[in-house]
Amino acid sequence: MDGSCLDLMEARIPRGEVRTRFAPSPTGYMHVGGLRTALYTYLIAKKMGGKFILRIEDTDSARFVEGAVDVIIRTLKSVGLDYDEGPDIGGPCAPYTQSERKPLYRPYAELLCRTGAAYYCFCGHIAHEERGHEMLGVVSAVQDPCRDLPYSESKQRADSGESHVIRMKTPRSGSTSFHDEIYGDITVENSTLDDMVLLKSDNLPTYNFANVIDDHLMGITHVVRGSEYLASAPKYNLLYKAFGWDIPVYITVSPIMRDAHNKFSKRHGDPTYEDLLAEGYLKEAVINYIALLGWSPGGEREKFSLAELTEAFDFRDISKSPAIFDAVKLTHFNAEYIRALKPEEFLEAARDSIVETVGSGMDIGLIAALLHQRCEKLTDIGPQISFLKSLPDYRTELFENKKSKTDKEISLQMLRELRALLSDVSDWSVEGLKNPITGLAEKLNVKNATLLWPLRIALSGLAVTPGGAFEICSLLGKHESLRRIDLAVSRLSSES
RNA sequence: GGCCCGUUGGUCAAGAGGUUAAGACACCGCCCUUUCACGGCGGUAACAUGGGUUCGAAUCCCGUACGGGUCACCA
Repeated sequence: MDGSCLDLMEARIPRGEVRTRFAPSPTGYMHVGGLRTALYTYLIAKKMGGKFILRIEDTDSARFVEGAVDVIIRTLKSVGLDYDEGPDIGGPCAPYTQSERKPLYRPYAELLCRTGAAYYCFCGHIAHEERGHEMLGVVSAVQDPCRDLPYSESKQRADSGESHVIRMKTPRSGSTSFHDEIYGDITVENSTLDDMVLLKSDNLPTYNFANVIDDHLMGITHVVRGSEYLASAPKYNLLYKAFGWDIPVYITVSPIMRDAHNKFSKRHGDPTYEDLLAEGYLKEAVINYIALLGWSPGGEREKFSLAELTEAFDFRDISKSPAIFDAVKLTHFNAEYIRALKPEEFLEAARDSIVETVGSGMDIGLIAALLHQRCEKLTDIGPQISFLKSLPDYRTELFENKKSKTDKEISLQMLRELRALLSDVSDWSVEGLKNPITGLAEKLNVKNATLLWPLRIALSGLAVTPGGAFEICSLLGKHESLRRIDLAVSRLSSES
């Protein structure tokens, strides 16, 4: 092996620098679990003043998805997980996309063949189908016949172009241990480990191999990944040992679940990160929520910005057991984040939805103000205000309300009074409506509610609305308000 | 099936031998209020199980049950 490129890269990485990497394979969308892994990986680096790196693992040529890398890049940037090195910004270890690093891997695999830690295998896929029986519990002593081929012979066959893969020559006896920061020390018998493929017949490395090589070449000090790799970790240690490289700190995170039995996944119909945004969730709320899915700072505090997470994060507080994704709790976080928005920020976030449902003729600022404390998700906006655009059908029973002391008869009376009063009012602002109407209540010697409940129903057809009768009246404008009151009056009087 | 890992209320979780076993979400009740929401106050609800060790165990050990992961030329 020519170690010059390796030495060069290592020389450019400051000694003692903490370096972590998010290494997704480009699937075309961002998994919620993947985003959480990226978040933890980022936090670990930043907490220790280190570098966070993005590396694209696209060694599966059959699974290429157009534009998938852009999705990853865009998502990380939009949520503030800014990486220090990556495919689009470069860095001392460029390139950061494995398919572009293709020529790098073979020499390392061949080195292992030469030293006897790996071997060329010419068996094709057949051996693996037989291997498959092992998992069914059938005793199988399938031993790769290529394992014991003399190096010179197999090297010659490989060089002459015979199709082959390179496999790890896993020891048949003894055991291998590794240490994980979350799961502790884990020891497995080498006899349970298989001879994993390092280099595929298409000359591309497997995930297992590329990962170890790149993590080493990129100077990764802390390897964060999902627990699906826990079982493979001993094999990685064998590789590090074969190369004589330092083993990184392993930080294994448990999966996010959809329920007690299944992982949270797009396949099962669970939302991706993009889906969550489309469902009206704020990215800050999503980040905050998923940070707490499997990690806890220990105190009672739950609300954290990204900067505050960086401060509070300690990977030793990551939990071992899987956590079930709870959209209800996410919604609660989202509601908190929406409420915490400044009025002008909420207006900005809500404007499109408001205009889309009621048009641009109304006081958008007032509508936003009414909605602000009443929205858990941005998608709540439309349904809450569509009554402004068109009066829904309603049953006249809605006029009966014991708290406001109204029934149909009283409501009819009140609405007639209001109709007479309002036709003379010209200031149609909230304040301009308030005085005459409360004045009327005083004059009639009834509670404000006795007047306002029927008015709300007449104007909205709903018992529950954002804002009260004054606001709705003001928003609808004089003409439409009077029209709706007239409609209510005629419906009520035809019933009595 | 082998190997590895996990198990505190419905959910997220604190807890690292001695606690009235936190807190949050959800749910229920009350208050505020022209509705709802917000806000405030209060409530229901948990250490999977059986053995040890110990004066004492949610915390340590072993078994059992249940659950997850893995056993690809996928990552």
